[in-house]
Amino acid sequence: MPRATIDQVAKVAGVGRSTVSRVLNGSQSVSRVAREAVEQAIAELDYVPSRAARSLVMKRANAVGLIIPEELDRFFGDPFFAEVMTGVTSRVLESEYALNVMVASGPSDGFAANKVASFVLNGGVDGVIVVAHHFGDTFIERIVGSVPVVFGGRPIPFDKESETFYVDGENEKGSFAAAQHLIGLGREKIATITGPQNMGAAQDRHKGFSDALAQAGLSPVAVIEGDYSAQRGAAAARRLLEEQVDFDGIFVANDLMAAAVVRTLLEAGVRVPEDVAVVGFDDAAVATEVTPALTTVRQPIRAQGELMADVLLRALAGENPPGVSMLPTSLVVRESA
Amino acid sequence: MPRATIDQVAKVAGVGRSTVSRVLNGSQSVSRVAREAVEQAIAELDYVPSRAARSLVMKRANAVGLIIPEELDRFFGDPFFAEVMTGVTSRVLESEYALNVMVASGPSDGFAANKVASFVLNGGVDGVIVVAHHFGDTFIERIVGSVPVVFGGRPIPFDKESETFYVDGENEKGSFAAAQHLIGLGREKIATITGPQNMGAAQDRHKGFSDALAQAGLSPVAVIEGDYSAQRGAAAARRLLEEQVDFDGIFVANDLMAAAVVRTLLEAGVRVPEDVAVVGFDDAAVATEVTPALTTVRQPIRAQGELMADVLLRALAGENPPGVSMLPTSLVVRESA
DNA sequence: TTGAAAGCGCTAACAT
DNA sequence: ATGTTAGCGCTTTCAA
Repeated sequence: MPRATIDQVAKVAGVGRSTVSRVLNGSQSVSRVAREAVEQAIAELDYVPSRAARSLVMKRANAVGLIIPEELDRFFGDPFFAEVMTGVTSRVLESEYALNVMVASGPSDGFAANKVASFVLNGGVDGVIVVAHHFGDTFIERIVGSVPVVFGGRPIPFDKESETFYVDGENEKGSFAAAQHLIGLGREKIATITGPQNMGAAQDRHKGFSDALAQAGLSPVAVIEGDYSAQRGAAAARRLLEEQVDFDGIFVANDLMAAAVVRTLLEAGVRVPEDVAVVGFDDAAVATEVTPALTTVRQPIRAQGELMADVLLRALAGENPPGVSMLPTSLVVRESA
Repeated sequence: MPRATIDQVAKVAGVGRSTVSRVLNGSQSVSRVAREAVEQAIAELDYVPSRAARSLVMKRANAVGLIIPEELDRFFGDPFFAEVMTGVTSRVLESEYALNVMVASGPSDGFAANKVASFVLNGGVDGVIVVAHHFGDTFIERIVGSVPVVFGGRPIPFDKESETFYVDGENEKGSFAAAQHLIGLGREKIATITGPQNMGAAQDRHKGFSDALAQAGLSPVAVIEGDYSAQRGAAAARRLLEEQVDFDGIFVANDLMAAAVVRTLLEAGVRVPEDVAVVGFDDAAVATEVTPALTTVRQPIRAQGELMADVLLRALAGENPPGVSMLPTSLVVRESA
């Protein structure tokens, strides 16, 4: 806690309170002597201006929020989010803003969600980044309009006019390419494990996949909805096996699940890629850690995090960043397909 | 941003300003009628009290900080930290406090470190958790004494009397047991890859290992300092191989490195555990993902994060939590040793 | 260039 | 039980 106040500094420096304030804020209208006296007094007193007081009068918090509308395990257990956080953090770190992490697990009208919403509404942050938006996360609507919001991945559309942005990978293109690759391999009995269909990006990935199949006159032999977790990935693969679905190719909406699918398949004696070709999405670290290494759709995840932060920071600076930013994806062919 | 002020609420409710404040703060000394009038007015005006104003007068931020004195990649790339964050976040989430994540990468007098220090000093947070403290992180000293500080892992000792705490796993005991296991297996040519020796916990792990060997009349055939990253783990293993060190057992200070060691060994045609028995530390997810599965020292990492948060929250509540909390470790025997 | 004065929106005595 | 008053530490007109 700051001991000294601005008035004490003023007294020690032998100047008025506003002169100290001017020095603090780098005003040009301060004489050299005054400035130096103030700087000396500041050093002498170990003075640090009060954040709260400044926020009160400036009407800004100098902080941005990172909203995580997800269960904790899911979030921190997923390398995708780790990458996003790395990107976001690295950018915010360099800025003058502080970063508030706000977890909104549980129901949209639950304790956590309410805490997040009122934190934003009470001026705790000047803008927010939402990293995983599910349709039905209605608490988000309460904050949209009060501060700029940047989404990671396509969000639900909002009624109220508001400063919202989103940055996303080219999910549709990427999964289209993934499916085409499978088809190009001669696979015709293709299954898929999707991401949570209450998320925009997951829908897009599924659409790209479906379109590619349709274009080839194919339709999926099985569609199972996953939740991006390894656990559900393995479960889905087991189900396919148990139900004796006849498939020779599978597109899995993220690598975490895809790796789990590969392991499950191998354990069941199914050869990858000979019997079943597997394509993932993300090009996460796990893609090369699993054997056979995953063929997958690469996405610049960390860059996506950086871009989200950039967009928000620019919006806060009064610039007009693009409402939508798309980052390219590319197919990486390895061993699994 | 809050539109309405407390005075407007007071006017609409037909009461004085302090009555509104009382309702806000749950005072008992408010009549039913007054309370209801105020609540109605609040709802009507969508009133949310200003965080900044409250902080200013209360002299507290209602926020705690999570300080990460580490490079970003290292931090978010390490599942250990992901677990710690999960634990910390889950507890803070349930509290009335907000969570500020503060990354202090780079030099101790660099931009990031200074930003963190002044954020704490200017009243941005009421207390902090430091998740990876290296000797030489001098910026920490600037904040110790101004707010309660909880360290994850044994910190450097501080001169100034201050409210500092730490919670740690029983590193020494754990690695002692690990080494004993290797010895019990009949291995006598034992090497080790340590953690960064500028961190207390890493020192402790090394000490436990050394003590066990000494007690058995053994001394390590090689000691290589690592940094807990998979990359350095693999590099260390390669070095052992290149230098043709003759070893039949190795204790690696964390699982991320241990898994990399196993992979490197296998690639070089060294059988695990037949030729070399490998023991790791942490019991991270990777311990069971690698083949052969790692024998390792289990540590309740997430619980450690929760405990750190609990200690800080209790300190902030004016309770007197223990200065040192140790969490138990246990040896988990799997396939690698 | 500089200081004096007026708040920012809230809590906390102090009165009543 | 409730209103009045005085600040919390700062930025910002406004004069000088």
